[in-house]
Amino acid sequence: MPVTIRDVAKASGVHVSTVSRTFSAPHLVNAETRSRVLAVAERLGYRPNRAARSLTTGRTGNIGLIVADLADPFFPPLIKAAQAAARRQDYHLFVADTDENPAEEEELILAFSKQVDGIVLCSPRLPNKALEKLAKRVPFVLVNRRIRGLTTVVMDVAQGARAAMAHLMGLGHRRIAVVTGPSGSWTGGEIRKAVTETPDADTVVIGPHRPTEEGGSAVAARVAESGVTGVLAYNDLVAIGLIEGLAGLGVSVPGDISVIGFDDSVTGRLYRPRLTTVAMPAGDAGRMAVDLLVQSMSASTVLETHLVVRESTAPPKGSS
Amino acid sequence: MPVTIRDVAKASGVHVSTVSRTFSAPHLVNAETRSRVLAVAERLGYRPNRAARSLTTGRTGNIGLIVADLADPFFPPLIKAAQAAARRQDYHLFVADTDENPAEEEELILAFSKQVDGIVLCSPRLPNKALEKLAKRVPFVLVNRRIRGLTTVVMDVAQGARAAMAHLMGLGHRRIAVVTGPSGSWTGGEIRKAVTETPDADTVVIGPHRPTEEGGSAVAARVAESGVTGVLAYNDLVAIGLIEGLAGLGVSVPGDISVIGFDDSVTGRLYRPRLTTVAMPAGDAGRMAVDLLVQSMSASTVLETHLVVRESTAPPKGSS
DNA sequence: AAAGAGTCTGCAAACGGTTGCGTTAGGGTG
DNA sequence: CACCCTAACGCAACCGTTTGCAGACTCTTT
Repeated sequence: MPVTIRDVAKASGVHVSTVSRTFSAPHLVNAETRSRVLAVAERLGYRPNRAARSLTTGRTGNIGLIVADLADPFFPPLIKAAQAAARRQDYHLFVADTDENPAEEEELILAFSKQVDGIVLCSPRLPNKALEKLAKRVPFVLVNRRIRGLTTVVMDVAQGARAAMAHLMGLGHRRIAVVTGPSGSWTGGEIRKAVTETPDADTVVIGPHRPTEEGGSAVAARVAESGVTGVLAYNDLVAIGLIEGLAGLGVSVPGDISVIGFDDSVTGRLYRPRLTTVAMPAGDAGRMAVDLLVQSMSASTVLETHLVVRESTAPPKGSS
Repeated sequence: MPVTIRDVAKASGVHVSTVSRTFSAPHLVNAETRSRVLAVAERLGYRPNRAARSLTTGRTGNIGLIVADLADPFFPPLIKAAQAAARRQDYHLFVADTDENPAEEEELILAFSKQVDGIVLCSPRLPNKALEKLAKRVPFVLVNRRIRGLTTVVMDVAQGARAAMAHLMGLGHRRIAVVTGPSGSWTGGEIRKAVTETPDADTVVIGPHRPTEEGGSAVAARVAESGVTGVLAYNDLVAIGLIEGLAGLGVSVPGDISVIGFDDSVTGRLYRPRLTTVAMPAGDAGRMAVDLLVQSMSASTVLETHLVVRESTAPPKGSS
């Protein structure tokens, strides 16, 4: 019932190979024949069967995109930009969600490996070793993870974290906590390192936890007890959860404790108090990742981040 | 280089058809042979090539999911549930985003039609006619759109809207605006109808607009001038944008105007004032849609909605 | 002991394209 | 006019898997 290349060939009086070529190598077929074939194809509603095509070419025309959590507002802008970039080059984008689960992540990569030409792996949770092994089965580019020899695009969160620390220190804060996210996260490590290595700061590390609102509110008590006056949270969601949790304990932000998030996500942008946060170029990263993938360039690019000062930070209480 | 069914066959001393059967029809092959083949396949790292399989079977093992806007927080829970349901039945889910653009929607459906076994079409913007025609090329199930003869799963937004109206009327409001979303939206129509048909209410319709925060703030002035004391907004994002816009005009919510959203999205849940909103069973819808699709049952199911009263609604000013 | 039934496996033809190679026709060159 | 070259197209093998058919074998049954 579906119309194949053979139907088009018959209807336009040429061989199937000619029809094939009018689509995949137009310059090899006479202009007149080509337009005739195209007209017939159009009339019959012919669409090339990508499965069949990929069988011979080995290419699928698909790109996989794997994220840790679709519901994390950090990802949608990245996904949308990636999809736009993919479609611009006649690729389709398949999105999957690992639910922050490394095992699921590996399973998805394996499952994708035969149906995509490459994978954009965002914020992976698998260890480097595992990723290096998987990279042999299917080309991929990593977002926010740096591994020697693999194509990566990372955001300079360390610089963002340092800017955030400078902001807090500038306001007079000295005792500062960093609330980290999931244990496999590269960005989490970068942030933690940048914080704990800040000179003249008295820092404490809290975590790891799920990088969600619940994760943030779950550590509110520990943050309150730790005696810190400033906090860097793994992302906006954690920051918001933390602020909510602190509010429940009668601790106000930024009155008693200043809180800084990461991502500058829409959820954070609309929250009250307006979140001071480190903006991440998620859309750029998504676009660049698929561009790198289709050019199968091996490169390593790092994108700038910047601090957005809003209302969740203030000088510590009692400072003049 | 990639290991095929033939490699497995050779290495385990059986014919390719036997290998094929151990995967696609295990009961047809001797238990002993089967385990031997499986062991070899495991050792060689064999993974069936889905493209080749789909060429003969006609099935791809993929399901497409098309949404209007991935960045709308209404969708991620739906997508995640759909993906979980798909994987549970060994399907893969391909997500795409139309950017609220009907032409793009049609293009995506066509592009998907050969690489998926069916499509879950969420909140379509295309007119019924177009959808009926497209439904002949590829099976799909509609979410939040009702068309005779097509499989649909809709949320009872009309009932939710009536509950919201009852809530406002109960608080004493009589002049009430409905801020609608995009013109092709079925839910928008349902809400509008439910509002304008409420007895004893003096209603005004404002819209259509893009269903985003910007869309909501853009109509703030018109809402303020309209003299209403209560508003039903197309979704939480629009409600929030509206509240922000009103605040910019010195109009407070719920002090001066009560606002109700739809979706009960995470963004709305974290916003201040806590949004009174109509909760939508998005996850249930996603799960049911793919279940209906794989069973290719033709059915029409409607899911309940319910009103969540929080802080964005109050009695009108001056009422006792 | 022969026939029938049932299991398991091999054989080979598809599925819908792509592509290297061969053929044909026409044009340019000496 | 013989030669080579090129453009356009046909031919057929191949990509990796499924599946209807048939053969081989074992086990019952009569």
